[in-house]
Amino acid sequence: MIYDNIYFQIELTARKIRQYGQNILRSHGIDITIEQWLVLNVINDNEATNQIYIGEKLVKDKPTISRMVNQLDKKGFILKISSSSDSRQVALSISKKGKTLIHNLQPIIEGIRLKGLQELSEQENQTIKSILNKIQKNLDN
Amino acid sequence: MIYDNIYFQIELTARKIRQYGQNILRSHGIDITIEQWLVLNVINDNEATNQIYIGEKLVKDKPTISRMVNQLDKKGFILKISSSSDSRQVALSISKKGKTLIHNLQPIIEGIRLKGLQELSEQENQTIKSILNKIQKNLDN
DNA sequence: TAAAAATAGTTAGCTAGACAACTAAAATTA
DNA sequence: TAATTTTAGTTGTCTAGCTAACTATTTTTA
Repeated sequence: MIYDNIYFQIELTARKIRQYGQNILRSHGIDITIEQWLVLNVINDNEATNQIYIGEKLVKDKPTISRMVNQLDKKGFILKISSSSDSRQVALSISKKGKTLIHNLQPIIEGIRLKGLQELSEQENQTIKSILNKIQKNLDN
Repeated sequence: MIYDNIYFQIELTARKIRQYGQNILRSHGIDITIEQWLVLNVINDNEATNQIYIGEKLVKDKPTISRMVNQLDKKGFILKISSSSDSRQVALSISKKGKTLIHNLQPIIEGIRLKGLQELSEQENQTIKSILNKIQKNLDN
């Protein structure tokens, strides 16, 4: 049966995480998607980074990053500045509005994380990471 | 860091599974998506089922199922017959072409499954299922 | 240095997931 | 039985993921 399949359960869990997180953000009236938050987070950790770097970190392709970056820009959370050394590149940084958002999001994101991972022992925590990693490596080659 | 986060790893693993599977199907010249295959599979296991049932099994909403069913119909893999007892419902079944596809897909799908799960012990198999289940339950209420 | 190849990012077109709003039929209930 | 509510499915709109094809720079190499 499909629903007993590990693949199915992984995909379903991923979807439920996104749904739960998105609902929490919406309930706080925060105008950002979970995926956009991930992008914002990478920029916050690496000021003046570019889209290629974000794609590498999040393992997403160029068009996906391009569109999410544009959304964040349109919403005023980031600044796009054309790189002076390489005009193909755009240096991304967090705007003041973005800084405020990130600050306000901190406890909310942590709450989302804790909600799903409650009652997970450190042992289980390590185990699932290592198993997921094994599956990813199996599929890589 | 994001990429050390369990949520991120679950989502990433789900994406890699889909990508790997889709590539294999494409390399066999099979015109179906992984998601469409899941729908086909549910119909195959439950002849004359309806879209609501499929949605329950796959935990997807009505519009998503509706569109995937239409794709499968357009491709000729299933038959949609309006239910005589309840004209709101559409009874779905596998066409001859669909039966052939399912037959041909069997070993390919199994190969995809084994590829990712190779080197996973029965113990790990059980463990990851139970942890994923725990996370899902945590998010449910 | 001129031509070719690589790189950063965008645009277009498709499927899927999510939500809201809708149609039409069936079941409830007043 | 007439009015209300529920149910099955569809349509529209948005975001995201993926592929392919594109522009415009920058780097390589012949």
